[in-house]
Amino acid sequence: MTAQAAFRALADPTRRDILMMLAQQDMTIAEVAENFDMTRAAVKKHLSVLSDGNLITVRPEGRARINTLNPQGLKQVFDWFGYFDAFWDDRLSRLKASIEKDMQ
Amino acid sequence: MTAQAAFRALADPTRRDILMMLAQQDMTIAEVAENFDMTRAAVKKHLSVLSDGNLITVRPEGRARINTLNPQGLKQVFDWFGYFDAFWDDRLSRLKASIEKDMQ
DNA sequence: TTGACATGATACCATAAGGTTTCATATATA
DNA sequence: TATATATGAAACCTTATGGTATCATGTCAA
Repeated sequence: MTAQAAFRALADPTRRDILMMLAQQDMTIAEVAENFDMTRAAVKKHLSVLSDGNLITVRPEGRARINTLNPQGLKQVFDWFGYFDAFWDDRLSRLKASIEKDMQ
Repeated sequence: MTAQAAFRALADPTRRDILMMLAQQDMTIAEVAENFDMTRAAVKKHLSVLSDGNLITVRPEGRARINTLNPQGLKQVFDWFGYFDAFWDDRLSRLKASIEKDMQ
């Protein structure tokens, strides 16, 4: 899997806000939508994009859908930064490598 | 400064490829363009978006423009991940915090 | 069963984004 | 100076994107 879908999902400020909300607690689509000045359908689209990027997971619960933050998607993006280790010093690179390893 | 312009710039795969090239060596616009199957004008647009996101800097050298990777822009994105520290364990969070501090 | 509730999905619209072509400008260099 | 080189920029085209409105589907509750 490429990280393209994740990068694409992160490009929109509304979607980044949604991720921060989900970092606090899981939410249904309606609950997420309450926090924005746009229709539930629009929010649902954003959630689909986030799901495509593996940034959230969705589990059905009755007639509702519970959206949960998925760190794996964030890790894809975090990993990408490894290409730029040369721009940080060796010690930081080692620390970063250690984080990436443990995050798996 | 918001990180929006940086996130937006990273959303395109061509621009991420450009960043990886610039991580190896500085390049003029023409040199970057040689690596892609698109016009120099299109590449120039991408470089402008990267510059808007503080991901690269440009310095004139005669009639050429030398494009250089700018770690500061990457740091903006890296910093954003701090919001999700709770999803990693405490030790990793501390390591990550130390990286962010030293990268400034 | 019936109605309300939560979401899925499609059609549609306006604007943003990625690309090309074309021409202008600035700088080396013969 | 004349010409080639390197880039800047504007006009234009096509598709992607973010949003709305509308209707269909599935589920809870009386």
